[in-house]
Amino acid sequence: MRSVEEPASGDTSDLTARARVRDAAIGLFGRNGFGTGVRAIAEDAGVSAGLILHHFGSKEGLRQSCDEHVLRMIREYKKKGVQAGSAEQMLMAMASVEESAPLVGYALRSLQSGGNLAKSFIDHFVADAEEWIADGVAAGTIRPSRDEKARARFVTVQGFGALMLDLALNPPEDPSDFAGMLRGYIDRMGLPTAELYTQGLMTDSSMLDAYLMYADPPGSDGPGPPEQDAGSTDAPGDDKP
Amino acid sequence: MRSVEEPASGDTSDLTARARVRDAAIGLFGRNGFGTGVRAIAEDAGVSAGLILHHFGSKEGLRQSCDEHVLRMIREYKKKGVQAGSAEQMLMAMASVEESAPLVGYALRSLQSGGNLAKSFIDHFVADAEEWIADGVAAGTIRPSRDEKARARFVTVQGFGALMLDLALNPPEDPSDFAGMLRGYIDRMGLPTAELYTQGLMTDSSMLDAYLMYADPPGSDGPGPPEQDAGSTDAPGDDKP
DNA sequence: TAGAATACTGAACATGCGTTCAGTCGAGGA
DNA sequence: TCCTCGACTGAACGCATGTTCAGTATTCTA
Repeated sequence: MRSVEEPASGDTSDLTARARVRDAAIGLFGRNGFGTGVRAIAEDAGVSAGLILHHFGSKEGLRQSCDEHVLRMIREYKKKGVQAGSAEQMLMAMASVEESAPLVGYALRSLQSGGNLAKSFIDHFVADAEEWIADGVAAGTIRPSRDEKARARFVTVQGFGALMLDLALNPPEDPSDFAGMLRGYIDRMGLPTAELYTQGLMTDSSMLDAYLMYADPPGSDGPGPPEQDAGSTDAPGDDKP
Repeated sequence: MRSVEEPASGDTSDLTARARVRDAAIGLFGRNGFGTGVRAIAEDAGVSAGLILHHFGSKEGLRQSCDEHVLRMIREYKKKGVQAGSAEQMLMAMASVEESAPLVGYALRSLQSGGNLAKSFIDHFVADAEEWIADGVAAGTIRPSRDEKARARFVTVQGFGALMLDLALNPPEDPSDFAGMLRGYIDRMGLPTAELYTQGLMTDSSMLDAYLMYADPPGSDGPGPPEQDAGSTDAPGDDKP
């Protein structure tokens, strides 16, 4: 139960104070982190601090509204057509538009903190990855995997994780230039990514063989269907003999 | 300046209140994040809050001392022999020893926040990666790259970034069981990692070709030495000669 | 043994936080 | 016209934080 009405579909009628607060919060959270105080957000939105609590109940409620809004906008953005190849490229496209750039910043911060949005965000891109990987496998451009779901999650987490860490290690001078930092990241990592994805790293399969030998009992053999997933179930139980 | 004496080499004589405070801080920072208050640290160390400020000047000073200590211990740990293959495996080894486990937790938190330790930490492992990659290339087990330095940084950032993000997405029930979470991560990601590193993702080199065509002027050809970085110039020049 | 320096405490201070609340303003309905 | 209700403000509350400080205990030095 929030407090009062909910816009429910962020289409029109969005210059209300409530929406201004939400947008200001997304911008400031993205630029300065979630430690940003409600007073700073209120000032940025041109309202009083009390109004924020009046509308959103608490700072946590505001955070939740921001999460929902960002996720909804990103979904809409993707539905609108652009399937710009990799996830980074899609973020890059969003970050290049002044209007949607703050959403990217907020999403990245959210990934770093690992809230609910982070989970949904990643799940969303994992689903995308499963799709384009399956397409690629069907078309013969991507090699099949022993566990497609795990691989889709892996490349997604790997990609966004590298982006996050690179960001944390090389904080940009201008914390609002998300397009610039994405561009810098792609410049730094583009070549190794392309190399690794096309050639791999090793020259023979001894590493993979060793892993398969170690993970599976030596009775069951090679590349079968993806049996179970190794991904979503957090499974603290180890599976060694 | 700090305040008084500095142990300077954490060998012996390390049960002083100062060391107790430092160890308590490392443990609590690692388990609960850097937002942990000085009073909680003081209580955990069995001293008063004032003493922390007396010894370390400020909370930031304490943080810095922790950074230095953790980095020193990790260096010592690695110097002591074990080159346990991948960085994750080495962390896993450290996290399995009760004594050094808190250091791993602190280091991971530090990576997430991106302080000075994070930079040194990554640089350290990047240097390692350059070494074992060069060895592998020389031995013929690893394919050469067009930019070995970039690749070494890439695989390091990619690996730790994925670990961090996976951690943020699947926070463990017991926030002090770093060995358990590392094991969970390896279980989830081991197979896709092995697959990607041995086979790559794509079946042909069109992706890499496209990247090379895009990044380089069409005059210069093929695999040469790691010339310059590709593309932009904003690059807050960090590690180029 | 006398004195000085240091380790250490406990209370207080200043600040910023999220949140509460009494109350004002303005629009809409009876 | 009155009345109600939601938007909205500004001051205050309670709390936790990092930090300061006067004072006490302890240890070292001469």
